[in-house]
Amino acid sequence: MTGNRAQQKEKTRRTIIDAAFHLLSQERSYSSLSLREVTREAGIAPTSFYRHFEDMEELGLTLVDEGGVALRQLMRKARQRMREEGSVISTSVETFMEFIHNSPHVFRLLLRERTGNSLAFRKAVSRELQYFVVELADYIQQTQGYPAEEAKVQADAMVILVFNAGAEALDSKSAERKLLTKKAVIQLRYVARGAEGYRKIRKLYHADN
Amino acid sequence: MTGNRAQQKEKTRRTIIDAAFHLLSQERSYSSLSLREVTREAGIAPTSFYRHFEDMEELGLTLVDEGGVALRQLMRKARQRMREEGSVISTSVETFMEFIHNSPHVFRLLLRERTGNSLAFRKAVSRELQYFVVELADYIQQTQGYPAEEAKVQADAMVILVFNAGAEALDSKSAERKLLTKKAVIQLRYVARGAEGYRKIRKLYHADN
DNA sequence: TACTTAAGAGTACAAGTGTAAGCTGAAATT
DNA sequence: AATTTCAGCTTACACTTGTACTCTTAAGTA
Repeated sequence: MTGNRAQQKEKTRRTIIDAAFHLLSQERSYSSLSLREVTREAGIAPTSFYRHFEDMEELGLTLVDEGGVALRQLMRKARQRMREEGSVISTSVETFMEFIHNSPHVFRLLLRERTGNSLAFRKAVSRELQYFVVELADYIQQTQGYPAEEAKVQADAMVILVFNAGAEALDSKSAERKLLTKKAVIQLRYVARGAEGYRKIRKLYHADN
Repeated sequence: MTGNRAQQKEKTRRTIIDAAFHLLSQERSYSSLSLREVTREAGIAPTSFYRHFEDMEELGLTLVDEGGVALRQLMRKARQRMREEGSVISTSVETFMEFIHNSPHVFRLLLRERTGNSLAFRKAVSRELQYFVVELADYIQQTQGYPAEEAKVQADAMVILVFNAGAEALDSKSAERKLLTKKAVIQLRYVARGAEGYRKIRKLYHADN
Protein backbone atom coordinates (compact mmCIF):
# COMPACT_ATOMS: atom_id res chain seq x y z
CA MET A 1 0.00 0.00 0.00
CA THR A 2 1.47 3.33 -1.06
CA GLY A 3 1.84 5.89 1.72
CA ASN A 4 1.87 3.25 4.41
CA ARG A 5 5.53 3.81 5.02
CA ALA A 6 5.20 7.60 5.21
CA GLN A 7 2.31 7.11 7.57
CA GLN A 8 4.40 4.99 9.91
CA LYS A 9 7.18 7.54 9.78
CA GLU A 10 4.82 10.32 10.72
CA LYS A 11 3.62 8.22 13.62
CA THR A 12 7.15 7.75 14.94
CA ARG A 13 7.78 11.45 14.54
CA ARG A 14 4.75 12.14 16.68
CA THR A 15 6.03 9.66 19.25
CA ILE A 16 9.29 11.58 19.49
CA ILE A 17 7.52 14.90 19.87
CA ASP A 18 5.21 13.53 22.53
CA ALA A 19 8.11 11.93 24.36
CA ALA A 20 9.91 15.26 24.47
CA PHE A 21 6.83 17.07 25.75
CA HIS A 22 6.36 14.37 28.31
CA LEU A 23 9.85 14.83 29.67
CA LEU A 24 9.35 18.54 30.31
CA SER A 25 8.49 19.28 33.91
CA GLN A 26 9.16 21.64 36.78
CA GLU A 27 12.77 20.60 36.96
CA ARG A 28 13.50 19.69 33.35
CA SER A 29 13.71 22.36 30.69
CA TYR A 30 14.01 21.46 27.05
CA SER A 31 17.63 22.52 26.86
CA SER A 32 18.48 20.04 29.59
CA LEU A 33 17.12 17.08 27.62
CA SER A 34 19.55 14.84 25.80
CA LEU A 35 18.89 13.21 22.49
CA ARG A 36 19.30 9.81 24.07
CA GLU A 37 16.80 10.56 26.79
CA VAL A 38 14.18 11.54 24.26
CA THR A 39 14.70 8.44 22.14
CA ARG A 40 14.67 6.27 25.25
CA GLU A 41 11.34 7.77 26.24
CA ALA A 42 10.04 7.33 22.70
CA GLY A 43 11.20 3.73 22.62
CA ILE A 44 13.44 4.01 19.58
CA ALA A 45 17.18 3.68 19.00
CA PRO A 46 19.21 6.86 19.58
CA THR A 47 20.45 7.00 16.01
CA SER A 48 16.93 6.65 14.62
CA PHE A 49 16.29 10.16 15.85
CA TYR A 50 18.20 11.49 12.87
CA ARG A 51 15.66 9.98 10.46
CA HIS A 52 13.26 12.64 11.71
CA PHE A 53 15.19 15.66 12.93
CA GLU A 54 18.53 17.21 12.08
CA ASP A 55 19.32 17.72 15.78
CA MET A 56 17.72 18.56 19.10
CA GLU A 57 17.33 22.20 18.15
CA GLU A 58 15.09 21.31 15.23
CA LEU A 59 12.90 19.18 17.46
CA GLY A 60 12.77 21.99 19.99
CA LEU A 61 11.64 24.52 17.43
CA THR A 62 8.94 22.08 16.38
CA LEU A 63 7.74 21.95 19.96
CA VAL A 64 7.68 25.73 20.19
CA ASP A 65 5.64 25.85 16.99
CA GLU A 66 3.16 23.38 18.38
CA GLY A 67 2.97 25.39 21.57
CA GLY A 68 2.25 28.48 19.51
CA VAL A 69 -0.59 26.75 17.72
CA ALA A 70 -2.13 25.73 21.03
CA LEU A 71 -1.79 29.28 22.26
CA ARG A 72 -3.51 30.74 19.22
CA GLN A 73 -6.36 28.29 19.55
CA LEU A 74 -6.71 29.56 23.07
CA MET A 75 -6.88 33.10 21.85
CA ARG A 76 -9.75 32.21 19.55
CA LYS A 77 -11.55 30.69 22.48
CA ALA A 78 -11.01 33.84 24.52
CA ARG A 79 -12.46 36.00 21.77
CA GLN A 80 -15.51 33.81 21.61
CA ARG A 81 -16.02 34.04 25.35
CA MET A 82 -15.61 37.77 25.24
CA ARG A 83 -18.56 38.05 22.89
CA GLU A 84 -20.63 35.96 25.25
CA GLU A 85 -19.62 37.49 28.56
CA GLY A 86 -18.58 41.00 27.76
CA SER A 87 -15.72 41.78 30.12
CA VAL A 88 -12.65 41.76 27.91
CA ILE A 89 -9.89 41.85 30.44
CA SER A 90 -11.09 39.36 33.00
CA THR A 91 -12.19 36.76 30.43
CA SER A 92 -8.85 37.01 28.64
CA VAL A 93 -6.85 36.58 31.80
CA GLU A 94 -9.04 33.76 33.04
CA THR A 95 -8.86 31.89 29.76
CA PHE A 96 -5.12 32.25 29.77
CA MET A 97 -4.86 30.96 33.32
CA GLU A 98 -6.98 27.95 32.43
CA PHE A 99 -4.64 27.18 29.59
CA ILE A 100 -1.63 27.26 31.87
CA HIS A 101 -3.39 25.01 34.29
CA ASN A 102 -4.41 22.52 31.62
CA SER A 103 -1.20 22.47 29.54
CA PRO A 104 1.61 23.36 31.87
CA HIS A 105 4.31 21.69 29.74
CA VAL A 106 3.49 23.83 26.74
CA PHE A 107 3.51 27.04 28.70
CA ARG A 108 6.64 26.09 30.57
CA LEU A 109 8.42 25.40 27.33
CA LEU A 110 7.60 28.85 25.99
CA LEU A 111 8.40 30.47 29.31
CA ARG A 112 11.82 28.88 29.68
CA GLU A 113 12.97 29.13 26.11
CA ARG A 114 11.92 32.76 25.94
CA THR A 115 15.01 33.54 27.97
CA GLY A 116 16.99 30.38 27.14
CA ASN A 117 20.39 29.79 25.60
CA SER A 118 19.40 29.46 22.00
CA LEU A 119 18.82 32.58 19.95
CA ALA A 120 16.64 30.61 17.55
CA PHE A 121 14.41 29.57 20.43
CA ARG A 122 14.17 33.03 21.87
CA LYS A 123 13.19 34.41 18.48
CA ALA A 124 10.62 31.68 17.96
CA VAL A 125 8.92 32.31 21.29
CA SER A 126 9.10 36.05 20.84
CA ARG A 127 7.35 35.62 17.50
CA GLU A 128 4.57 33.65 19.13
CA LEU A 129 4.08 36.37 21.71
CA GLN A 130 4.02 39.01 19.01
CA TYR A 131 0.96 37.34 17.50
CA PHE A 132 -0.81 38.08 20.73
CA VAL A 133 0.43 41.63 20.94
CA VAL A 134 -0.56 42.45 17.38
CA GLU A 135 -3.95 40.88 17.68
CA LEU A 136 -4.69 42.59 20.96
CA ALA A 137 -3.42 45.89 19.60
CA ASP A 138 -5.79 45.54 16.64
CA TYR A 139 -8.65 44.90 18.96
CA ILE A 140 -7.84 47.93 21.09
CA GLN A 141 -7.36 50.08 18.04
CA GLN A 142 -10.70 49.08 16.57
CA THR A 143 -12.88 49.07 19.64
CA GLN A 144 -11.37 52.02 21.47
CA GLY A 145 -10.06 53.99 18.56
CA TYR A 146 -6.45 54.41 19.68
CA PRO A 147 -3.75 55.24 17.18
CA ALA A 148 -1.82 52.12 16.14
CA GLU A 149 1.37 53.05 17.93
CA GLU A 150 -0.30 53.68 21.25
CA ALA A 151 -2.41 50.56 21.02
CA LYS A 152 0.72 48.50 20.45
CA VAL A 153 2.49 49.83 23.54
CA GLN A 154 -0.61 49.19 25.58
CA ALA A 155 -1.09 45.67 24.21
CA ASP A 156 2.57 44.90 24.78
CA ALA A 157 2.30 45.82 28.46
CA MET A 158 -0.82 43.72 28.85
CA VAL A 159 0.68 40.63 27.27
CA ILE A 160 3.78 40.90 29.43
CA LEU A 161 1.73 41.24 32.59
CA VAL A 162 -0.49 38.27 31.77
CA PHE A 163 2.44 36.13 30.73
CA ASN A 164 4.26 36.90 33.96
CA ALA A 165 1.22 36.21 36.05
CA GLY A 166 1.05 32.87 34.23
CA ALA A 167 4.65 32.16 35.09
CA GLU A 168 3.96 32.75 38.75
CA ALA A 169 0.80 30.68 38.60
CA LEU A 170 2.59 27.70 37.08
CA ASP A 171 3.79 26.18 40.31
CA SER A 172 1.00 27.37 42.55
CA LYS A 173 -2.19 25.88 43.93
CA SER A 174 -5.69 26.79 42.92
CA ALA A 175 -6.21 29.35 45.69
CA GLU A 176 -3.04 31.21 44.90
CA ARG A 177 -3.83 31.05 41.21
CA LYS A 178 -7.08 32.83 41.82
CA LEU A 179 -5.25 35.57 43.65
CA LEU A 180 -2.76 35.93 40.83
CA THR A 181 -5.59 36.14 38.34
CA LYS A 182 -7.17 38.91 40.35
CA LYS A 183 -3.90 40.78 40.56
CA ALA A 184 -3.32 40.52 36.82
CA VAL A 185 -6.83 41.75 36.07
CA ILE A 186 -6.26 44.82 38.21
CA GLN A 187 -2.92 45.47 36.58
CA LEU A 188 -4.43 45.28 33.10
CA ARG A 189 -7.18 47.65 34.16
CA TYR A 190 -4.53 50.07 35.34
CA VAL A 191 -2.90 49.93 31.95
CA ALA A 192 -6.19 50.34 30.11
CA ARG A 193 -7.32 53.22 32.23
CA GLY A 194 -3.92 54.84 32.20
CA ALA A 195 -3.80 54.76 28.43
CA GLU A 196 -7.25 56.28 28.34
CA GLY A 197 -6.12 59.08 30.58
CA TYR A 198 -3.29 59.96 28.24
CA ARG A 199 -5.59 59.85 25.25
CA LYS A 200 -7.86 62.41 26.89
CA ILE A 201 -4.96 64.74 27.53
CA ARG A 202 -3.86 64.49 23.96
CA LYS A 203 -7.37 65.23 22.75
CA LEU A 204 -7.42 68.29 24.93
CA TYR A 205 -4.29 69.63 23.31
CA HIS A 206 -5.22 68.61 19.77
CA ALA A 207 -8.92 69.26 19.96
CA ASP A 208 -9.05 70.03 16.27
CA ASN A 209 -8.71 66.42 15.02
CA MET B 1 51.65 34.66 59.32
CA THR B 2 48.20 33.87 60.70
CA GLY B 3 45.32 34.44 58.29
CA ASN B 4 47.53 34.18 55.27
CA ARG B 5 46.08 30.82 54.40
CA ALA B 6 42.48 31.99 54.75
CA GLN B 7 43.34 34.96 52.64
CA GLN B 8 44.64 32.79 49.86
CA LYS B 9 41.58 30.61 50.06
CA GLU B 10 39.31 33.62 49.73
CA LYS B 11 41.28 34.70 46.71
CA THR B 12 40.79 31.35 45.01
CA ARG B 13 37.11 31.47 45.86
CA ARG B 14 36.86 34.80 44.13
CA THR B 15 38.67 33.39 41.14
CA ILE B 16 36.05 30.67 40.86
CA ILE B 17 33.18 33.13 41.13
CA ASP B 18 34.73 35.42 38.55
CA ALA B 19 35.39 32.50 36.22
CA ALA B 20 31.74 31.47 36.41
CA PHE B 21 30.55 35.01 35.72
CA HIS B 22 32.96 35.22 32.86
CA LEU B 23 31.56 32.10 31.22
CA LEU B 24 28.02 33.45 31.19
CA SER B 25 27.09 34.90 27.85
CA GLN B 26 24.34 35.14 25.29
CA GLU B 27 24.51 31.45 24.60
CA ARG B 28 25.62 30.07 27.95
CA SER B 29 23.30 30.06 30.91
CA TYR B 30 24.53 29.12 34.36
CA SER B 31 22.70 25.81 34.34
CA SER B 32 24.61 24.83 31.21
CA LEU B 33 28.00 25.28 32.86
CA SER B 34 29.83 22.22 34.11
CA LEU B 35 31.97 22.10 37.18
CA ARG B 36 34.96 21.20 35.07
CA GLU B 37 34.45 24.12 32.76
CA VAL B 38 34.42 26.53 35.65
CA THR B 39 37.55 25.09 37.23
CA ARG B 40 39.28 25.06 33.85
CA GLU B 41 38.47 28.74 33.44
CA ALA B 42 39.60 29.44 37.00
CA GLY B 43 42.85 27.57 36.46
CA ILE B 44 42.44 25.07 39.28
CA ALA B 45 42.00 21.32 39.42
CA PRO B 46 38.40 20.08 39.09
CA THR B 47 38.43 18.44 42.49
CA SER B 48 39.70 21.58 44.19
CA PHE B 49 36.31 23.09 43.52
CA TYR B 50 34.92 21.17 46.48
CA ARG B 51 37.22 23.00 48.89
CA HIS B 52 35.05 26.06 48.26
CA PHE B 53 31.56 24.95 47.31
CA GLU B 54 29.41 21.93 48.05
CA ASP B 55 28.32 21.76 44.41
CA MET B 56 27.46 23.90 41.41
CA GLU B 57 24.14 24.91 42.89
CA GLU B 58 25.85 26.52 45.86
CA LEU B 59 28.13 28.49 43.58
CA GLY B 60 25.12 29.51 41.49
CA LEU B 61 23.23 30.81 44.50
CA THR B 62 26.31 32.79 45.46
CA LEU B 63 26.29 34.39 42.03
CA VAL B 64 22.60 35.24 42.35
CA ASP B 65 23.31 36.84 45.73
CA GLU B 66 26.09 38.92 44.26
CA GLY B 67 23.79 39.93 41.43
CA GLY B 68 21.22 40.99 43.97
CA VAL B 69 23.73 43.15 45.78
CA ALA B 70 24.67 44.87 42.55
CA LEU B 71 21.01 45.44 41.80
CA ARG B 72 20.32 46.99 45.17
CA GLN B 73 23.29 49.29 44.81
CA LEU B 74 21.74 50.36 41.55
CA MET B 75 18.48 51.09 43.27
CA ARG B 76 20.22 53.37 45.73
CA LYS B 77 21.79 55.20 42.82
CA ALA B 78 18.38 55.60 41.20
CA ARG B 79 16.91 57.07 44.36
CA GLN B 80 19.72 59.55 44.54
CA ARG B 81 19.19 60.59 40.95
CA MET B 82 15.49 60.94 41.55
CA ARG B 83 16.15 63.55 44.20
CA GLU B 84 18.36 65.45 41.80
CA GLU B 85 16.27 65.24 38.67
CA GLY B 86 12.74 64.79 39.85
CA SER B 87 11.06 62.52 37.33
CA VAL B 88 10.67 59.22 39.15
CA ILE B 89 9.69 56.91 36.37
CA SER B 90 12.08 57.91 33.64
CA THR B 91 15.12 58.10 35.94
CA SER B 92 14.35 54.67 37.35
CA VAL B 93 13.97 53.07 33.96
CA GLU B 94 17.04 54.79 32.59
CA THR B 95 19.18 53.79 35.55
CA PHE B 96 18.03 50.24 35.18
CA MET B 97 18.81 50.19 31.49
CA GLU B 98 22.29 51.51 32.16
CA PHE B 99 22.85 48.71 34.60
CA ILE B 100 21.84 46.12 32.03
CA HIS B 101 24.14 47.68 29.53
CA ASN B 102 27.08 47.80 31.93
CA SER B 103 26.65 44.41 33.63
CA PRO B 104 24.89 42.18 31.14
CA HIS B 105 26.16 38.93 32.74
CA VAL B 106 24.62 39.76 36.08
CA PHE B 107 21.28 40.66 34.59
CA ARG B 108 21.31 37.67 32.28
CA LEU B 109 21.94 35.38 35.19
CA LEU B 110 18.93 36.71 37.08
CA LEU B 111 16.80 36.72 33.95
CA ARG B 112 17.55 33.12 33.01
CA GLU B 113 17.47 31.56 36.42
CA ARG B 114 14.22 33.30 37.22
CA THR B 115 12.54 30.74 34.99
CA GLY B 116 15.23 28.05 35.17
CA ASN B 117 15.22 24.42 36.24
CA SER B 118 16.20 24.84 39.85
CA LEU B 119 13.53 25.78 42.35
CA ALA B 120 16.20 27.17 44.68
CA PHE B 121 17.35 29.51 41.92
CA ARG B 122 13.88 30.64 41.02
CA LYS B 123 13.16 31.42 44.64
CA ALA B 124 16.44 33.28 45.06
CA VAL B 125 15.82 35.50 42.04
CA SER B 126 12.22 36.04 42.99
CA ARG B 127 13.38 37.20 46.40
CA GLU B 128 15.73 39.72 44.80
CA LEU B 129 12.90 41.07 42.68
CA GLN B 130 10.66 41.33 45.71
CA TYR B 131 13.12 43.73 47.30
CA PHE B 132 12.42 46.04 44.40
CA VAL B 133 8.69 45.58 44.56
CA VAL B 134 8.50 46.22 48.29
CA GLU B 135 10.75 49.23 48.16
CA LEU B 136 8.88 50.72 45.23
CA ALA B 137 5.54 50.00 46.90
CA ASP B 138 6.73 51.82 50.02
CA TYR B 139 7.71 54.78 47.95
CA ILE B 140 4.35 54.88 46.19
CA GLN B 141 2.52 54.46 49.44
CA GLN B 142 4.39 57.27 51.11
CA THR B 143 4.52 59.84 48.35
CA GLN B 144 1.12 59.20 46.77
CA GLY B 145 -0.74 57.92 49.77
CA TYR B 146 -2.08 54.69 48.32
CA PRO B 147 -3.18 51.88 50.61
CA ALA B 148 -0.48 49.23 50.98
CA GLU B 149 -2.27 46.56 48.98
CA GLU B 150 -2.88 48.78 45.99
CA ALA B 151 0.65 50.15 46.04
CA LYS B 152 1.99 46.60 45.95
CA VAL B 153 -0.02 45.60 42.90
CA GLN B 154 1.06 48.75 41.15
CA ALA B 155 4.72 48.31 42.07
CA ASP B 156 4.60 44.69 41.00
CA ALA B 157 3.37 45.65 37.54
CA MET B 158 6.03 48.29 37.20
CA VAL B 159 8.88 45.99 38.17
CA ILE B 160 7.69 43.34 35.73
CA LEU B 161 7.47 45.83 32.90
CA VAL B 162 10.93 47.25 33.53
CA PHE B 163 12.47 43.84 33.94
CA ASN B 164 10.97 42.67 30.68
CA ALA B 165 12.08 45.76 28.87
CA GLY B 166 15.55 44.99 30.20
CA ALA B 167 15.35 41.47 28.87
CA GLU B 168 14.52 42.77 25.43
CA ALA B 169 17.23 45.37 25.63
CA LEU B 170 19.90 42.83 26.53
CA ASP B 171 20.74 41.77 23.00
CA SER B 172 19.96 45.01 21.27
CA LYS B 173 21.95 47.99 20.05
CA SER B 174 21.96 51.43 21.56
CA ALA B 175 19.31 52.84 19.24
CA GLU B 176 16.86 50.05 19.92
CA ARG B 177 17.60 50.27 23.62
CA LYS B 178 16.53 53.89 23.61
CA LEU B 179 13.27 52.92 22.00
CA LEU B 180 12.68 50.20 24.55
CA THR B 181 13.38 52.66 27.34
CA LYS B 182 10.84 55.03 25.91
CA LYS B 183 8.26 52.29 25.61
CA ALA B 184 8.81 51.14 29.20
CA VAL B 185 8.49 54.69 30.48
CA ILE B 186 5.14 55.07 28.74
CA GLN B 187 3.96 51.75 30.07
CA LEU B 188 4.86 52.69 33.62
CA ARG B 189 3.05 55.97 33.22
CA TYR B 190 -0.01 54.07 32.09
CA VAL B 191 0.14 52.00 35.23
CA ALA B 192 0.66 55.02 37.47
CA ARG B 193 -2.11 57.00 35.90
CA GLY B 194 -4.43 54.02 35.77
CA ALA B 195 -3.96 53.37 39.46
CA GLU B 196 -4.66 57.01 40.15
CA GLY B 197 -7.88 56.78 38.19
CA TYR B 198 -9.08 53.92 40.31
CA ARG B 199 -8.17 55.68 43.49
CA LYS B 200 -10.32 58.64 42.49
CA ILE B 201 -13.30 56.40 41.84
CA ARG B 202 -12.91 54.75 45.20
CA LYS B 203 -12.74 58.12 46.89
CA LEU B 204 -15.95 59.10 45.16
CA TYR B 205 -17.74 56.10 46.56
CA HIS B 206 -16.19 56.26 50.00
CA ALA B 207 -16.05 59.99 50.39
CA ASP B 208 -16.31 59.71 54.15
CA ASN B 209 -12.78 58.41 54.79
C1' DT C 1 61.31 22.32 66.36
C1' DA C 2 57.96 18.74 65.83
C1' DC C 3 53.19 18.04 64.70
C1' DT C 4 48.76 18.97 62.62
C1' DT C 5 45.77 20.99 59.29
C1' DA C 6 43.99 21.87 54.93
C1' DA C 7 44.25 23.88 50.02
C1' DG C 8 45.21 22.18 45.85
C1' DA C 9 46.87 18.60 42.41
C1' DG C 10 46.90 13.97 40.28
C1' DT C 11 44.88 9.67 39.14
C1' DA C 12 41.13 6.81 38.21
C1' DC C 13 36.52 5.24 37.17
C1' DA C 14 31.78 4.58 36.08
C1' DA C 15 28.25 6.77 33.63
C1' DG C 16 26.57 9.52 30.30
C1' DT C 17 26.88 11.94 25.79
C1' DG C 18 26.48 12.72 20.23
C1' DT C 19 27.04 10.46 16.15
C1' DA C 20 29.57 7.62 12.34
C1' DA C 21 29.22 3.16 9.86
C1' DG C 22 26.96 -0.58 8.46
C1' DC C 23 23.11 -4.05 8.59
C1' DT C 24 18.19 -5.75 8.15
C1' DG C 25 13.79 -6.32 6.37
C1' DA C 26 9.67 -4.61 4.82
C1' DA C 27 7.50 -1.25 1.77
C1' DA C 28 7.54 0.89 -2.71
C1' DT C 29 8.81 0.87 -7.49
C1' DT C 30 10.04 -1.10 -11.79
C1' DA D 1 9.39 -11.10 -9.65
C1' DA D 2 13.45 -8.44 -9.27
C1' DT D 3 15.21 -4.23 -7.58
C1' DT D 4 15.54 -0.08 -4.98
C1' DT D 5 14.56 2.68 -0.99
C1' DC D 6 14.76 3.79 3.67
C1' DA D 7 13.06 3.58 8.82
C1' DG D 8 14.99 1.61 12.53
C1' DC D 9 18.53 -1.26 14.77
C1' DT D 10 23.27 -2.62 16.54
C1' DT D 11 27.85 -1.73 17.36
C1' DA D 12 31.53 1.22 18.18
C1' DC D 13 34.25 5.28 19.37
C1' DA D 14 35.91 9.36 21.21
C1' DC D 15 34.47 12.67 24.55
C1' DT D 16 32.85 14.93 28.73
C1' DT D 17 31.04 14.67 33.10
C1' DG D 18 31.05 14.40 38.60
C1' DT D 19 33.56 12.78 42.27
C1' DA D 20 36.18 9.26 45.39
C1' DC D 21 40.80 8.52 46.91
C1' DT D 22 45.41 9.68 47.66
C1' DC D 23 49.42 12.56 47.78
C1' DT D 24 52.04 16.94 48.42
C1' DT D 25 53.40 20.91 50.59
C1' DA D 26 53.08 25.09 52.85
C1' DA D 27 50.76 27.48 56.79
C1' DG D 28 49.33 27.37 61.47
C1' DT D 29 49.85 25.50 66.16
C1' DA D 30 51.94 23.63 70.35
